[in-house]
Amino acid sequence: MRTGDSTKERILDNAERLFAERGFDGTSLRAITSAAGVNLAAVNYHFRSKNDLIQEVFSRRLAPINARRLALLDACENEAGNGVVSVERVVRAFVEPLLRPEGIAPAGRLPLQTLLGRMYAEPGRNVRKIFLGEMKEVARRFRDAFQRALPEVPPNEILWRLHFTIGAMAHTLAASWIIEMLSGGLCDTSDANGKIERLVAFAVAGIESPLPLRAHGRRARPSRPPGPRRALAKREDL
Amino acid sequence: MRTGDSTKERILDNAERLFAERGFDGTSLRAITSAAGVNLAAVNYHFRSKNDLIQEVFSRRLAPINARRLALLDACENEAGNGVVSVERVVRAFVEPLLRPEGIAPAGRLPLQTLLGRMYAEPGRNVRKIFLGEMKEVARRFRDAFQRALPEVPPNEILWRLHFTIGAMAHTLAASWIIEMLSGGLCDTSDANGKIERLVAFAVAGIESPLPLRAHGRRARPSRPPGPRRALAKREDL
DNA sequence: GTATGTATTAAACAAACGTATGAATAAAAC
DNA sequence: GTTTTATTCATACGTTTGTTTAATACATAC
Repeated sequence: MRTGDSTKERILDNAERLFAERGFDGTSLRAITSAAGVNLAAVNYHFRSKNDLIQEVFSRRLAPINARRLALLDACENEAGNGVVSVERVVRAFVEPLLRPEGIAPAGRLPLQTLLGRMYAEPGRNVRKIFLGEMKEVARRFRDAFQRALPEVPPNEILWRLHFTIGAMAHTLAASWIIEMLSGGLCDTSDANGKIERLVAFAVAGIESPLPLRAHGRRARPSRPPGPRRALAKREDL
Repeated sequence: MRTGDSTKERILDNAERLFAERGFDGTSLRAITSAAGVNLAAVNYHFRSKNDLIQEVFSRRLAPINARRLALLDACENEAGNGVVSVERVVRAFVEPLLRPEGIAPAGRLPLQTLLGRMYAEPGRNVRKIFLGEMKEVARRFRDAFQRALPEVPPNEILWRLHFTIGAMAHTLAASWIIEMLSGGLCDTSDANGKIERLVAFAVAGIESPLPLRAHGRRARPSRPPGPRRALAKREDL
């Protein structure tokens, strides 16, 4: 427990860490306050309830991260002028503030990342309300940016690919223990730059992939010769 | 609550549903038993404890799903003989048993999918132990299959891309509420076939994407002209 | 000094939690 | 039939939960 900060900050820091380790329902207020070295009632004094504490833990980090996302996107678009911003640059603006939150959260092994990655799969109206409030504008801006970069792709397909990208990112944030276990030390999860480069390459390829010929029909022929796809197919629905 | 099945099955069905809706720590045994219409003590009688119930809820579904995954992969490899199985077919064998678990879980809106998708981001030794036990062989088999399809890609990169694919899949399973909210009804999340086709296309493109020229160096030039990638680059590390 | 508003503390609250017990009931074996 | 085994039941146990209360300490203002 750190002792230099205020009571409020000590509660937030330890709540963030413990929520990431044990989940929300798995972390009691007593565990948080004793780890922070403050009195139990301090939580209900500085925050109204446990729900409000959860909300504050999220928005404290999410707000500056989303601000940086939008700032990076703005910079890309201003630099491009009337030209298009590449998919790769849009993906980077979306991914980097989360994968490398310098200046926002303390460095090192970041409980914030585990927590944010887990947020997507967390049940309960509480977390979902927070998410929608903080993410609505970000999602809209990046959807538009991808749409401008890929004008031939229909809007719903853009959203699906953004969805998959968020999934790959969230998984990288929250579940890096899986690849550590399965790879047996072959994959270095502490290398933030390597993670970002790999994730960006994967997501860009997926977002730029050609449209299936019949998105809503029966499944495509299961055996297609491998190799790089050639071009975007024309859509026939919507 | 269904009344036709045995007590054990009624507990498992309702536990699966409630765990998906509220999480493990957020679901009490009393909520499960009252929803199932059985006595509270039935849980500790048929299963040893809540932890064992969680384990049983998972393995009941995960075992046949993984069996089907391996069966599909076996079928692909037998059919191919000495030839290579395409990345797309391997991805399908990995993804389809989860996205369309016909014959394994009851049809309709599947709590199983939400639960399995959330499993990846769930903390606690309990879930992780279950996961590793059930998934170790599956991960090994599919890693080898991808490696055979893409011999130029180094093993750790294969694992990273499998990791991202799992992330996109898990997100599609557990967090479809996000794309429903953000798209405002534009994306049909009830169309299982459409989900599978889009996910497969995205993952195949990501897995087959060219290697970055310097995987461990500083970040690549942020502005690269858009358009489809050309070929796999030669790796220079490992 | 006294007053005033803020922050911390120990203690208690009712409610809900997972688990255990022993009696009652149903089913099966003999 | 009786005995034995498997299952269900109401009930209770000891903890732990989030929240509240009333008292105390500590500032700064007057």
